Amino acid sequence: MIRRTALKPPSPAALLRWYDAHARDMPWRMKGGKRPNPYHELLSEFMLQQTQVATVIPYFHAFTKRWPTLMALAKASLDDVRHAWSGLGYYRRAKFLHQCVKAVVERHGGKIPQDEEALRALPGIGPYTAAAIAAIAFDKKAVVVDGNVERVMARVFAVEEKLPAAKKKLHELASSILPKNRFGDYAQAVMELGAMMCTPKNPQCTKCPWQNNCAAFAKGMAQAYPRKATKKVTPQKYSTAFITLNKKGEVLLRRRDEKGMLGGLWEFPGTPWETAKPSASALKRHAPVKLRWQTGKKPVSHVFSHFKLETALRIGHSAAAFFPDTKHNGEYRWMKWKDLSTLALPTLTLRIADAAKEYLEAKS
DNA sequence: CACGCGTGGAA
DNA sequence: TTTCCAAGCGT
Repeated sequence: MIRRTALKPPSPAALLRWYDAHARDMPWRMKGGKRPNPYHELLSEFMLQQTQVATVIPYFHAFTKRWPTLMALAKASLDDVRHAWSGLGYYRRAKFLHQCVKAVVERHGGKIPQDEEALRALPGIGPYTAAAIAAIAFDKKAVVVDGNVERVMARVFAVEEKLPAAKKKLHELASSILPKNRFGDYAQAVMELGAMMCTPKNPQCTKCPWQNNCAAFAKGMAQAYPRKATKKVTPQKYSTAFITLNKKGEVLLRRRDEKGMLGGLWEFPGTPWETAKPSASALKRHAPVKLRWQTGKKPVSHVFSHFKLETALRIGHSAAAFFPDTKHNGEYRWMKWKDLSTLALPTLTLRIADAAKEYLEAKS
């Protein structure tokens, strides 16, 4: 019979001591129990959804400089907010953020509500973000569970059930070890522990304040948790983009549909993204205008959240100024190369633009 | 509940 | 080079 020493439950106080000594500086974060500007907290939470702290920081500075208050952001145009979000990814968040701050103005007189239920009712705010804002901005008692917290709980309690099925259990475990005060600091402390110590790979268990309370560490198996369902492979897709230049040296762009991927952002016209390379007839069908296209050198490869895309380039000079054929739905516009960055562009469009400019400069 | 939805850093 | 995956949300 294996004799096993019962582990003491993890101590919130011990974690808070570690946090006070080791927490990173973040521009929206206050230390020593002080509460942040609620607008800063809300803005950072939108940006931090599925996005790492280091990636968010420059965007946070840009937003707060341009829109110092929630009211200022609520008065901005959606195009401007999307433009400022360009490159950050998951672009739906920009639209939800804009809708959210406008809803705060309309429903709550411009003051961010403090209770989870009212927060949860706002666009783009789900269970995590509502709990995080309530706890961090207002020091309300809330169970703040993100991917970090799930990983920490799965290890501390050696949860065998696989993600995502284990989510409910992990939430219950997180709620079972809340502190009696400093709810905001504690929420950040568990997440910070997950981000800095209890990492997915090579966790730093020997430096962890909960080392002696961790069932997974006791088994020498920390990295094996959380258990996960196997996930499927990401498909490869292909497309061709048309770089259309007019005599004024402008290039043709079109706006993507509001729904779906990269909604409302600008791209070069091209073929749909499909698992087979576009056929000759597809190229003819989807070219924005009929002219002699030159083939670019190397295709641009890009990885999205759920597939890979390889985009070939066709470059053509349009003899006459023309208005794009109306059979192509959507909004079109001509832009100077140097003005491209004034549009809300996804990274794919920027990379295609770079490849096209390289090609054109090599030819001239 | 499973899926669609970006990007870049780390290993 | 490839793989993993991050302070999730809406449908």
